Amino acid sequence: MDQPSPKLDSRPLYAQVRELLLARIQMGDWGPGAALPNEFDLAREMGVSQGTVRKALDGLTQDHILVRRQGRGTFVVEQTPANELFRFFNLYDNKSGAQILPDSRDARVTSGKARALEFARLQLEKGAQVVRIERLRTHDGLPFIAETIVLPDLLFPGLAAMKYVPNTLYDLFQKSYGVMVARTDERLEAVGATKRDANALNIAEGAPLLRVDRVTYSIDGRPVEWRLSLCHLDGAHYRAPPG
Amino acid sequence: MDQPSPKLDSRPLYAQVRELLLARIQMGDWGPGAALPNEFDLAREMGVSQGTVRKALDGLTQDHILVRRQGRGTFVVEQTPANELFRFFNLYDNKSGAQILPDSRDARVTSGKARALEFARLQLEKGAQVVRIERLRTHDGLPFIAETIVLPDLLFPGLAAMKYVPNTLYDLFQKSYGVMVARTDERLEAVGATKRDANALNIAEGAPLLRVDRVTYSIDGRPVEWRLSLCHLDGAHYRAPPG
DNA sequence: CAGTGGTCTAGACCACGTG
DNA sequence: ACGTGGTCTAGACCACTGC
Repeated sequence: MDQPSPKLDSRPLYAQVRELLLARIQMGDWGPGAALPNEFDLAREMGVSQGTVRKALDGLTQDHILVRRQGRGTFVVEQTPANELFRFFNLYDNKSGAQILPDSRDARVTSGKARALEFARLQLEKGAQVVRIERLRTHDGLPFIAETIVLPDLLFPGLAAMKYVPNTLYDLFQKSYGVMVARTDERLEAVGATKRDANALNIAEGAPLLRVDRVTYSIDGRPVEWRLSLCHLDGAHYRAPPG
Repeated sequence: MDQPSPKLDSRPLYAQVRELLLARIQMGDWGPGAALPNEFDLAREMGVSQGTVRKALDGLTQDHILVRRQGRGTFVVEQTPANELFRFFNLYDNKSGAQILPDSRDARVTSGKARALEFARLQLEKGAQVVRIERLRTHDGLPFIAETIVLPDLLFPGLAAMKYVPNTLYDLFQKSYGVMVARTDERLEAVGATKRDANALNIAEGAPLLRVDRVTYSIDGRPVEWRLSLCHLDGAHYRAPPG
């Protein structure tokens, strides 16, 4: 009679609280930038102590899902171009050390059935529909990155018909599609420019390029984007985030 | 009369406890792998509550300075080739996804006055003495990385005279020199192989290489190593740690 | 079994931001 | 002045480890 749930959940209470909160965020109970109830109200509502709620909130904060501000409250992280740059863009100027945010130019949006590498990276059914964005990114007016972005059509309906692609995408994902980005998995290699790359970036064929192969995952763990960037790092470098 | 210290420290108690513990670790009170006293003893000894000690210990655990094992105790992290690989070696096989630990071959150890880039990276006085290690690293018997390591002579006396350089260095730093590695700062670029690189790695001149420029810092924040790796990633990739 | 870290609670007080 | 998160305490009980 005392068992609150048919399935005995042996995980720590704070982990269960965390999951409950995460589910409510995904369901849109609290939108981007919204304030959550304070710790005591959440604790009372869930029948646990305030310290347990705090531990759950701290965990979600560490995973960049919430932000806490002393004296103000706890808020759902709002994706903006600024913090998107800060978290997901690891290119820096060699001299100044400043982070680089390239411009976007000549974006081409197409769609079609997922090819082998695409459905592997995005964990899709074979032949699922995807949207592809190809664009050139510039820095100080010079060609900098040739970028290909692949998205599952199911998650982003109507995106294929967009006329203009914004420079930063994750704020669009969150606000227009309710997809909240949590983490990325980046794999780097050095490659020589193919004839096609050389043309796009206005460099010599065979010139060394940094190839960044990135899969982005949402807070529920599903892959939501595959991005291939060929970077002509002239006076810039990629800085690995601290482990 | 009630003020325990002449200088009023306004930081949180747990931060002060953390600093005290860190100082004792650096002084060698507890060596690599040694167990700390339990939480209650530490709390009594420092005149704070057990929860406060716990918060300090948790912080040091997150920074990989301590490890906690339920039922056993809290221990100073012991650097071993295995966990050194796990934390600081970000090269993976494309097919298997397994982490790669290359061999070390033909190490040449020299010493001399620090050059411009060296004392900049290691924050040394102009003209300070450094030890340089140059070696070729192989994977599956094939040339893989041409590596140059530069160390401040002051921190590692006698290292310049070593006949054999072990494959992994950080365990040596900790056990023989009391230098505990805390974090790295890695900058990546794609470059074309120079004639010299091509020779060392047995590849064509101009072939694309991943250049990893890494500075390693000890737990007291001082730079202790500068490492330049030119990687011929044949069927492998660099995987960025999660931000 | 004894000893350790891990979880959970309840309550007090502090520091910060806003009105 | 008020409400928020941040710190700190004291104590109970659980889960794991090793003897």
